[in-house]
Amino acid sequence: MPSPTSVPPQLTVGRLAALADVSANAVRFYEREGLMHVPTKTESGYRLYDAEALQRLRFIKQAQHCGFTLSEVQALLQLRDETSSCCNDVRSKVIEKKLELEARIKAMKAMSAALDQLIADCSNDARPAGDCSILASLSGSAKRRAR
Amino acid sequence: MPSPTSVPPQLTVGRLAALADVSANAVRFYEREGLMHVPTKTESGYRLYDAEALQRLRFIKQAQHCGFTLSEVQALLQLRDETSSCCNDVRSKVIEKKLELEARIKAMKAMSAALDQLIADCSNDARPAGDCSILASLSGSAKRRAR
DNA sequence: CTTGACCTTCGCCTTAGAGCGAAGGTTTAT
DNA sequence: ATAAACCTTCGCTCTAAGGCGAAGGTCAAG
Repeated sequence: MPSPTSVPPQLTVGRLAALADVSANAVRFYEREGLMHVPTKTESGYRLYDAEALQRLRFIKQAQHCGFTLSEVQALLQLRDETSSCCNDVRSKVIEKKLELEARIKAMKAMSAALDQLIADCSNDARPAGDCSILASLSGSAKRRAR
Repeated sequence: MPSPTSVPPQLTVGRLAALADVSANAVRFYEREGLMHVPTKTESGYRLYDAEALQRLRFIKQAQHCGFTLSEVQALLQLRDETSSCCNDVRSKVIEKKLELEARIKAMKAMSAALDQLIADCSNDARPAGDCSILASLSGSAKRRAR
């Protein structure tokens, strides 16, 4: 057996997790959910990971940050694992997710605009809340005061 | 007792709900959660609502559409109920919510931009997924190809 | 007077998303 | 030798906003 001076790239779950800044629990969870492969294990059952696994784990985190849910990430990983899939498959998933994000942004902008309207309607004063135009506007058949 | 020709503004929960386009279940739920007042009831226990309640119910819906959660709506309603609160109290809650929305929009835009980058990096081709630059970029230490 | 539409309360289920924590038992490291 | 890290499984949590269904009472119309 060769014994290189560099540490063997054999990571236990805790170390792996630390390197990717997630919890060991999370790693096991990803395994249960089919996102991480079942790693080789020692005789005593300890998980042993290699650099590939670290890459994969980082992939998961990055994709999450891009707005993918875990099950979507799983789909992406599957594409990566299957030799039958091509870059276009990935690309279309990314585009789809982007469209989804855009839609949500749009909806939130609409809300934001509605709030703007409320704020604008309401002079910054100390009227009792019972006479607040914001509350009035929110009460359905908006008797829109001022314009 | 006066008996006007117009129907009494006494609504059962189902009717009230229908007028605001929510379910009767939801109305009872709002009551449990303290958003709707406990209404007067008939001897047999039926809830009876007046026009005020309808306003309140519509208020809840509107506020939800503006991005307020039910517990935030509750806070708004409390302001409305308390004589001690003034329009400014309401205004600041609305502004706070708007800031929160803005922050979320910003975060989502960042995600969206990240996705744009991925899409741009990936030429629309049929390379095997194993060689996809999107997947590569997502794998942490992004070896960014092309630029 | 019966039938069907409503109403009551109670309490568990759902959907989605992401893990966390505890119990009870090894292994490895110091 | 002892503590830290690890293993397993199982179930629990949390948010949000109700939905659903059971078991039973009530009301209005034909």
